[in-house]
Amino acid sequence: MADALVSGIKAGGYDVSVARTGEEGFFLVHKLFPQLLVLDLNLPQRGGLEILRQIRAQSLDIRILILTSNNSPEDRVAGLNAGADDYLGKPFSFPELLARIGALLRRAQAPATAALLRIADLALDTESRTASRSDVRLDLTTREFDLLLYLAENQGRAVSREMLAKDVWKENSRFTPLDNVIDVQMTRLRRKLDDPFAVKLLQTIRGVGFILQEPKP
Amino acid sequence: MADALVSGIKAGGYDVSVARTGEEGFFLVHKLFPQLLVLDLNLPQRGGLEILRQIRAQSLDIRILILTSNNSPEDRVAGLNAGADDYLGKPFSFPELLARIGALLRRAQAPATAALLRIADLALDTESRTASRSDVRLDLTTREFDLLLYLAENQGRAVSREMLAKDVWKENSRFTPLDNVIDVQMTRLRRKLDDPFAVKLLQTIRGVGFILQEPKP
DNA sequence: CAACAAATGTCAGGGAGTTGTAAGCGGAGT
DNA sequence: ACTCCGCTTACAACTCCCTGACATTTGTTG
Repeated sequence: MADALVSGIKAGGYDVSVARTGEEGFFLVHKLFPQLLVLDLNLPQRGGLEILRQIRAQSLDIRILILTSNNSPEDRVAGLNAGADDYLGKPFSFPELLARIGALLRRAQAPATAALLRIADLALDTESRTASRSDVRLDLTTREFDLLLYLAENQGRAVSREMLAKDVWKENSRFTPLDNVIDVQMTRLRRKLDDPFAVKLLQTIRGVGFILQEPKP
Repeated sequence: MADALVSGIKAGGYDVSVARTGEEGFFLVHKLFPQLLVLDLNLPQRGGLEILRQIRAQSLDIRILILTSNNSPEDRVAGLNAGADDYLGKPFSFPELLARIGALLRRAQAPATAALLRIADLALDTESRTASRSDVRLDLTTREFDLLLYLAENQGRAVSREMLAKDVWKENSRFTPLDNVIDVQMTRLRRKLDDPFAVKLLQTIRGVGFILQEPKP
């Protein structure tokens, strides 16, 4: 039974270790700090529920899915209330097990609340200062990111060179005018932002400035 | 049916709002930002699965529990893979629904004092002040651990040198600037944290600072 | 208390990547 | 057709970051 489980879960693309007794499981948990634990309640030596409670008492950040033949509604409620994240009774379908494992792990690495700006398939994360289009990461420099961020904050509105000079470059007086610098940076930004993609988000408004928006035909 | 659900969940000590169509539900979600959404798939106007996908596409941090009469294993897998956190088929027992809701919400609010922080294969134990990657223990000095801990607490966020100076070094005025000290410590930390491993967790953001995160392709 | 080891801080050089400058080109509008 | 305005490329200067070596501090042991 355990072997079938292991090979099945491995086939799902995960790293798996097995413990055949409660004692061993408890030891392994502390050694490996797994992200998720699939727990059978009928374990020798130490009851599954006891293991569950101990892990929770130590406030270890481990997802726990109970997979067992104790499948009465009362058992389920007891398991979940003891701290399990999910409860699946035997007999079960393997795809469902994998889907539930996936759902639990999906949550595991959601870094709090990311501050996201979106325009069409463009996503800007101001926390990690990363930008991506269609889940393809754009490798932007500091200036390019600041520039894009400013345009995104003003999406749908035309942005003049004066605004950019003041709010992005933050220099109010210079020997040489900033206009060319801005143009050059726009070119560089376009090369990374729009050139590799079909829909162009960054448009020029002649005599006025630039605008970032989803083009509407 | 909906009324029975609402009063039952309210009895569990939660605040509840109902939407009777997909359209209305979508509107309410954006207005109220609930912690959890109990979703029926057979909704008029807009399919439940479509709502689910849209919420996920916007990466809103909302737990979703599907509660429906479409209860074949295939339906379950489809729902979970579309982004649901749990799936409960009708008929169901009310205590189980409450237990599952409880399990989902339990996770929502407990990031504060986690004794264990994890990023990819990196594990930080704040109790014993030990760090390990892939089960290999890292031998860190006090400052290196404090530094790594701070970065881990801010994982996915860019951390500036000013923040580090204030929160890790805790010196607000010095004869020499801390920047170089920080750089040197970063080098030393990298040597132990990233150099021996293939995936690099600690990245520099030029002109901004540093960030600890699992690298995305 | 001296001697040592480990950890942390200081300094300076080098290199990669980013940004600013200038000049030529091309296309839109008049 | 002429004139601007914006786009592009190439180059130069600079900023920022990394790193090795040395100095200082801290803590440990005989």
